[in-house]
Amino acid sequence: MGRKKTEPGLSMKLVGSLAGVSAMTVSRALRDPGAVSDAVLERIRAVIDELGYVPNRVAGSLSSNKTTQVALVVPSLRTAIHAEMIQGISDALRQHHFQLMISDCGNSMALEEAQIRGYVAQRVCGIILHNTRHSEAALRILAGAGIACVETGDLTRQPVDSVVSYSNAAAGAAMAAHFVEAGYTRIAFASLPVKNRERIRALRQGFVTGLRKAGIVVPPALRLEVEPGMQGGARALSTILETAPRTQAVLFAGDVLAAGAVFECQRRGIPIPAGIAIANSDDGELIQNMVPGVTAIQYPRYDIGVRAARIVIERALGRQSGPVVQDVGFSVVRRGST
Amino acid sequence: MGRKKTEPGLSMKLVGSLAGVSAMTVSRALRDPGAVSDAVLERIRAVIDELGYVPNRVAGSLSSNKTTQVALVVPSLRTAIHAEMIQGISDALRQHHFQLMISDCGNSMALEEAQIRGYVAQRVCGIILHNTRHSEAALRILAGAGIACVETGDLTRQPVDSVVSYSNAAAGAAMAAHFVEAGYTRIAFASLPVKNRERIRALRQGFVTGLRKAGIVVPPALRLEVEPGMQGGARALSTILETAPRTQAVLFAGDVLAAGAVFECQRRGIPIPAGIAIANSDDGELIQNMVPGVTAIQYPRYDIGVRAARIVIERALGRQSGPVVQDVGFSVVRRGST
DNA sequence: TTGTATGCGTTATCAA
DNA sequence: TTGATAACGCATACAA
Repeated sequence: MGRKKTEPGLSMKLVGSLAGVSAMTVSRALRDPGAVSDAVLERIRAVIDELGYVPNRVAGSLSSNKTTQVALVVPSLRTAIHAEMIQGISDALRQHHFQLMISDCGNSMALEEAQIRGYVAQRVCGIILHNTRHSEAALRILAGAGIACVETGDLTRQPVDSVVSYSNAAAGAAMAAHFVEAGYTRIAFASLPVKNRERIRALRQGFVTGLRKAGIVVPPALRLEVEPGMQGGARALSTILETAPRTQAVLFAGDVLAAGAVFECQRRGIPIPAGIAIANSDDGELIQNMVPGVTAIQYPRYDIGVRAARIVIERALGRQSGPVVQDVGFSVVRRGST
Repeated sequence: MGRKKTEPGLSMKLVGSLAGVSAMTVSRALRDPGAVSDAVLERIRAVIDELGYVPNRVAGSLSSNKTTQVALVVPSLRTAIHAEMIQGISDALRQHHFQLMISDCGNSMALEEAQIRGYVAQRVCGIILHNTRHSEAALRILAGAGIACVETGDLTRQPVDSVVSYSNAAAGAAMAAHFVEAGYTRIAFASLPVKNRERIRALRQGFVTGLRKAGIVVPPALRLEVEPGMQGGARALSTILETAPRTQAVLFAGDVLAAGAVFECQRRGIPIPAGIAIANSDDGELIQNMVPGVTAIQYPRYDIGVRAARIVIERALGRQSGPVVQDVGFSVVRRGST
């Protein structure tokens, strides 16, 4: 019966015994140094330093029923737009000594569910999800976990809990308004396949609807769906030039596609915007610096990360209880490409 | 004495009592379903499903003294080259149901040390570090933790434990050989400030030394250090054109700088490579697709991530004990820019 | 195949 | 300011 005694490893008990105090006092010394007398504190610190003792937070978490780990699930770890948000989350978490767990799930609800299950098992104190569609099981797990959950990908009307985002549909409409104002009438849209990509669908919907209100129709043949990567953007441009050579302007959903299209124009010697105007759904360093600079929608990605992290932290610290909805907005930045 | 009884929360004990078995049997059912009779297994699963029970891995980790969390510390979360490696790590970890914790530390050893301390407190089963210089305290903590540590940024000669990388110095030398072969003699190098950036220093050293062996000197004034971002690359190019207009070729350390330089050439109407040749230390989607394509050194970033993760996993699973050193190599990919 | 006893290292609570 | 005690929820070791 019982358990074989393995080598005990360092513990507060050991530190305490070497410092002439109880384990409890060591615990206090580490979490609230002010609650311990200076002499004792110094002895404890000396022992810890001598031993190279690092407290076991697994045990601490079990005992206190609290953790400082926050989980993030993004569609992809490779994407620059997520990198901005991740940096924001990471920076905000670090300030409060919280830690970040991260994974990607593409557009798969099943994969997202598996990740969520793993994080809840790990008893993270909060979860940030970029996608806004979730499996029934995932929703049940999240509801049962009783932790903060922040969605960041779209200003969804039925949040799991909290949301920090912007309206993709409104962004599409804003870009439509820009195209109208610029006087374009023969317009195309290019993106990855919209199936299982709610955000892109919303963006396209907002764009197409906005144009229609101005009397401009984007025919289905000019709502292109291409493969990922810069070659996808190049292909979209080629297709447009071949099937509808009089097209004046294209909105791309994603900097990789837009960049691919701009490079294709350079290869073909087509001037931008005189030959064709190009805009992108997402601003970023590349988009800004290309020649010409590409008109794009600017979202405060870093700020979204910071805000999402703060919501989780506040909740974990017990300072805030209810769901929060924050619309961070966006702006259309016009550059030389339109 | 004792602790007030809070609401107990779900546990294996509860699940077991509802299924008519002991907590231990529930534990077995979850970790090794084959060790439990079918009837019992089914009852347990039904109860778990009914309750929405998610096992508490914090408790499990404390009891077994094992975790499935792996930590990664990179200089920056924003960089595309790290994104590739991160994706590789993430994919490899997921296969074995390990989880990834991540943070960035810039080039600060102090910050890295703080991160390491936090991860060891969390009892991660392995740590992957991109930087190869560490504080004394960090080294002590790592030594005491008794877990795998894999460095990925350079093929350092004094690894903490394991290494999966390539030689930055050799890469620089290879690019020097390419420049020599291409017939360039008036050559420049541009990077971020090398202070506290060992990898860049090694690359430059390899490059400059390689050229010198061919009788080509890169004067100090043409070893530029610029600010981060594409504007840094643009500035480097401008400076070179103004101070040494006869320069034939430049090696940039980093795709952002190289891209900035290419864009600057486009703005100025300088043809590449006829006006000036440009190469980059890092291959990537942008570098490949620019017009013209940029000659670059290709490292198997994704593969580095996969290998590093596997080393950690093998060690955590007890299948492998000793340090591993893997030189993944690199290759120079020549494109239109040189 | 299943159960019992015990301990993992910490923290909450109360007593001194 | 410090200590004693009892949990936290699970897995190890052994017994049945």
